[in-house]
Amino acid sequence: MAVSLQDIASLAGVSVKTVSGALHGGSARMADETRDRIRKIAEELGYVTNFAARSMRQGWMPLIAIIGDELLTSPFATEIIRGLDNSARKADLSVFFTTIGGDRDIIKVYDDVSRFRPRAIGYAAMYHKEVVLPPEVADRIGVMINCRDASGRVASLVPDEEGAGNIITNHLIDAGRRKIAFLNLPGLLAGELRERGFRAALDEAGLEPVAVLPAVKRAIYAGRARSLVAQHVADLMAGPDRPDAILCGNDRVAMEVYAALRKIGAGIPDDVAVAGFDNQVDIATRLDPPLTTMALPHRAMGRMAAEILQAAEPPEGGLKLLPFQLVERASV
Amino acid sequence: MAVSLQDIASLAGVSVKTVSGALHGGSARMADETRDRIRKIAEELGYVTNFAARSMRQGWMPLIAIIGDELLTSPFATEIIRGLDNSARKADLSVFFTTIGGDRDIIKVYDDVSRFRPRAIGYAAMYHKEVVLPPEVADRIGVMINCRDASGRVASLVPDEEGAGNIITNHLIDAGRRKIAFLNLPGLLAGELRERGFRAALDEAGLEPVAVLPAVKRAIYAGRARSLVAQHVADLMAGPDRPDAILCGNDRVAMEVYAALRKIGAGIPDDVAVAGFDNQVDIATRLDPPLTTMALPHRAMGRMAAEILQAAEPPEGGLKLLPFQLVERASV
DNA sequence: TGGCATTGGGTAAACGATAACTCACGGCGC
DNA sequence: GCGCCGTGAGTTATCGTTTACCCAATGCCA
Repeated sequence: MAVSLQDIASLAGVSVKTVSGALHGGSARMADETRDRIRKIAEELGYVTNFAARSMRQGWMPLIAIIGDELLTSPFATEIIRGLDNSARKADLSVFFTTIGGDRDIIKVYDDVSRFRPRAIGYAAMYHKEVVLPPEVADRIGVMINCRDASGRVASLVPDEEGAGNIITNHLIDAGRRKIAFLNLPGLLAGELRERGFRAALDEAGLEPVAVLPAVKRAIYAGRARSLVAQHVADLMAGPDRPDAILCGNDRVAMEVYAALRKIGAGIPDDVAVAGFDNQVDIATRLDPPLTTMALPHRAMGRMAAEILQAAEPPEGGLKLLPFQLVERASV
Repeated sequence: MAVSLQDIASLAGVSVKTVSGALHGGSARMADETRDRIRKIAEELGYVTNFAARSMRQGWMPLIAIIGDELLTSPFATEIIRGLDNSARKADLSVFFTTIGGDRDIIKVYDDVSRFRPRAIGYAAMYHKEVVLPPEVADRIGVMINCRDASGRVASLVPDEEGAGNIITNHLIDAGRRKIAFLNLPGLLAGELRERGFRAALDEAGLEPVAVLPAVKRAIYAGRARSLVAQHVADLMAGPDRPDAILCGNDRVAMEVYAALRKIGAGIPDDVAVAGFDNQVDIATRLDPPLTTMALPHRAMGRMAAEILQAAEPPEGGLKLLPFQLVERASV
């Protein structure tokens, strides 16, 4: 069916090994004339390397497999992929994605992808969380992306949420804001850590948070949070401790806050500065005024993950925190 | 390194072929006792099939490759993947994605994925467009997803934009609207076809479009369309032919229309009904009131693509139109 | 009891690429 | 003149799995 080295060898009147050397041998010693002639014939025949055959000797396919805990739905996931892909391609590796879901648990998916004999396997989460891997799988996972291994044995790349909370809070303080409220995302690891950074920054500046209010995650994502956030914001703005800045657990919350502020006629950023997390560009750039927010280091996570997976020996486990980037827009 | 059939055969005291039969042979004749014993040993040793080795005999890997024209950024792409994946898995096939981009053109990417010897290769576009494939590649592409092959030789699955324009327009007419404007997306194939369906439906009902206005695509996506759409809408609403319904080229445009209508104090749907295309849930469900729109048949396209790619012989070329689904919400 | 399915399983040859050997041929130093 | 080494290429074994073919044993029937 497909063209093989043997076909080329026959046509060129040389042995298979000579063809192999000419096409893939790099700088193996060989007469230039021979090499060129063979390459030309291969080109004409439309030869395509058979990775499966090669992998029989090498032991693995030139693949990095990523097991995702969900389908790659978010724009964030896209950035992780981009980082992975760019970096892996430099080492002539392809990236292969699979997803847990339905009746396929991590063990089943792990076995499934193993049949392709990837060079390394990583695990990626859709949002920052802690993950408990079954021990027999954990040993073979080279890196965890956007999640932290509960056992601490697997190298884990996660966004530095706390640092981000710190940076954005300091940014608000630098902008002259003193009465800062935080509208958090309870139940989410990211929110918890962001809040910790927020409190630390205020503390260091000798300030007190005006308020730290919970939102309801499920409601936010179902689009039914409008009244809830509106109520919170209205209470805050009418209360005795009227904030001059509202830090939001993420950009989605910020979007609702914008709506709530508009309803009560408060100006952004003149009356109240607003800032968020995630740099969800669809939201952040389209809000009026555009939102100042902290950009997640997703591409960097992907890039670093690929580097780790390409390494001969996986590094020691432990958490690697990747810094967010402050994206200044007009809302502060 | 990894456990092989040979390892199991040695332990079980049988030949390799017997092990192969016991593990993969299906209903091949064999003593139940032997089969069970072998399976148990395989389980204990943690045997994992080596697809590369198997593919040496079969000629292909149990893979369906999809070449995308861009990275799978949109929520729509997710649905295509989901459909593909669900369907392919039923045939024990995995789905492998690659993307054109940077210095990698379609020919290069095609060669790259070919090295894995996938069973079939499909081509997917991020948005509905016409695509010209180099002839040497076109012959080996089994199906085009969300795009139409310019030559007409490759089977192409695309959304039935014209039908969708027809359905939603009829829906507006059925709701009693008679003065319907269309805010189109010029330069996009989808917009052109949607408009055609819109005009046909009006024509059939003996109505005239109140207006068909262009928006500027680049501006829409860059978030700078606000003033443009606002101007259009304001002109329309103040003009002599005040519409009682505005059909928008897509949900993003509808979002801008909402903002424009709010600014001039027009009520939705009481003063003006608004409808869109795409069912971009992030937008459609979060607007106030939620938007009536036509849902793209992305999952169906994925499912059908997988079915075509699994078929022994690719079907004849030609366009297959997949129907949108009307999603009624409160904006009509 | 001889012939013949049927059952259960072994043998060995592929598949395509690679790599450890081997080999032939000149050139060169002693 | 002899042996040695470097160059360029061929031989062959090997990776893990499947499959076409073969063989031995058993049971069945005439």
